[in-house]
This record gives sequence, structure tokens and C-alpha cells, in this order.
Amino acid sequence: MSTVKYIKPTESELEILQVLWERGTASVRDVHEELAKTKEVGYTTTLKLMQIMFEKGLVKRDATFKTHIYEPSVSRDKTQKHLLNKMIDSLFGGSPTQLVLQALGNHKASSQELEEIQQLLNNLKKQ
Amino acid sequence: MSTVKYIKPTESELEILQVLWERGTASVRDVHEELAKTKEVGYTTTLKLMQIMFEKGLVKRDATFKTHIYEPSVSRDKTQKHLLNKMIDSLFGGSPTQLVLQALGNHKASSQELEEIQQLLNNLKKQ
DNA sequence: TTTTTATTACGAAATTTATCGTAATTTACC
DNA sequence: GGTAAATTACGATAAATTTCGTAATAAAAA
Repeated sequence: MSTVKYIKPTESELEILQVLWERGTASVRDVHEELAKTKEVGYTTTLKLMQIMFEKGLVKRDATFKTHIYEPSVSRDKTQKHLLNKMIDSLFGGSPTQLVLQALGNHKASSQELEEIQQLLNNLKKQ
Repeated sequence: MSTVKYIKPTESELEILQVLWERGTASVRDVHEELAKTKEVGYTTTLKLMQIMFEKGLVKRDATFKTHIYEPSVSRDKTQKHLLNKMIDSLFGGSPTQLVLQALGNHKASSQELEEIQQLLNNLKKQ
């Protein structure tokens, strides 16, 4: 029974993880400059957050050189699953269908995207 | 330009809102007993949270009688939309389709639920 | 080698959230 | 009216999160 405890990233941590998922690896400065594009924040704030994430085990880092290189140690996919399930429970009365309907209803999806969803739906129906 | 600020409920607040959305109106005791079914928590904790939610404008209350009667002042639907959009941004690279695929992939939906989704999909395709 | 620059380490403060104990208040019952 | 029971009000505390200033360190430049 490998009960690995799931660590829920905070919102700021998610912002950082997004950058890391996108780039694979990045220095604190890389991440910080990315974040600074959309929000006002100091460099040491980003640094501190990434250090804390390292302590929590949300990221790994290579400290061989002075400029440490970080990478995510949690997968985007698993994080999506966890937070999605949580949201389904806390906001959609446990019904993934309700969430899907809401998500589809809100947004204009391209016909190609609709086709993707149709494909998946067909597969699910077969079973 | 009516820029009404959206107040993001915390997780505990969402639990309370769920009860209120379900019942329409409820006293603190009603809510508390519902919460106590699934978690260990003191009455005054629930009370305090609901008072804070009142100050924030997340709930309304009728204080005519000693036992105040609360009701949600934010709709379930709008709250779902907001948090869903937030999640799509922060975790699915802005793609609602990705979220839908992930949500559908994780869960077993009944054939009836699948049909509901199919219906919506058909409507979307027409446009 | 000395100086400048960039980076990490550390600590502390401010904010938000969650929790509950105690006091004050109101209602209901005797 | 007086007492008991339930409820709200209030304040305080603890934990988690976010923020950043300053110091220490390493690398690069002069």
C-alpha cells in the first residue's frame, strides 16, 4: 500500500508549476520573468515560493551550479485529476457530468474540439 | 460599467454554500449539523464562518428572529462558472476541451449521463 | 586580485483562513 | 418574574500563505 500523500499546490504554486510544466526546466529567474509578465511580484518572492515547493516535494532541483535548475516533480496530469475531482465534489455535487455540461456550455469550442469530445464519447458509449 | 467584485469562496465557505444551495435557506444549526455528518467541527466555528460570509456578501440573512436564517447571495451557477474558468486558466492552459476530456476520462458516467452530454454536443455542433 | 553583479539563504512581517472559548443576548419554560 | 437553554457576538489564537528585505555566497568582470 504505497500511500503517497498528495500535496495540494496553492494558487501561487500552481502558477509556478504551469511555467515549469510548459518549459520542462527553468531557473528562478526564468519563472519569475514569466510571472512578472502578468503580475507585480518581487524576485525573492518567487524564489522563496520555489524553495518552499522544493521542501514540500512539488519540484526537484539541480543545485550543481550556482543558478539552480528546477523541474516539476508532480505531473500536470495527476494534478489536474486531483483538483478536478475535488472540484466535482465541492461544487458539482459529485457529478462529473454536471461539470462537463457547465464547461461546455460556457465556452465556444471549435468544431475540431467538438469532434475530439465526440470521439471520446463514442468510446465511452461502447462500454 | 457595473464592476461588481467577485468574491472567491474559500473551501470551508464552499462547504457551507453547498448546504445553502441545497436547502435554499437554513439556520446556523442546520448547516452545522449537515457539516458535522462528515467532519469534526465546533458549532461556533460554523457560526463564525457564516458571519464572515455575511460580511463578505456571500450570504444574506434574516435577523428578524433570534435564530437568523441564512440564504446564499451568490448563485451556484455563477460560482461554478467562475471557479471553472479559473481552473481552466490555471491548470488546463486555457482550454475547456482539455478539462472536459480529462473529466470524462476519469469517471464512469451512466449511459443516461452520456446521452445528456451527447444532446448538448449536438446542439453545439449545429451552430 | 578587487569589484561588481547575480543568485540563493534566511528571517520576519502581513494576510488570510480556520478554529473555538467565553460573554452577552434572546427566547421559552416553570 | 426567574431560570435554563439556545443563539449570536466577540475576541483571541494557530496555521498556512504570500511577501519582501537583508545577508551570505558564488560567479563574472575589470
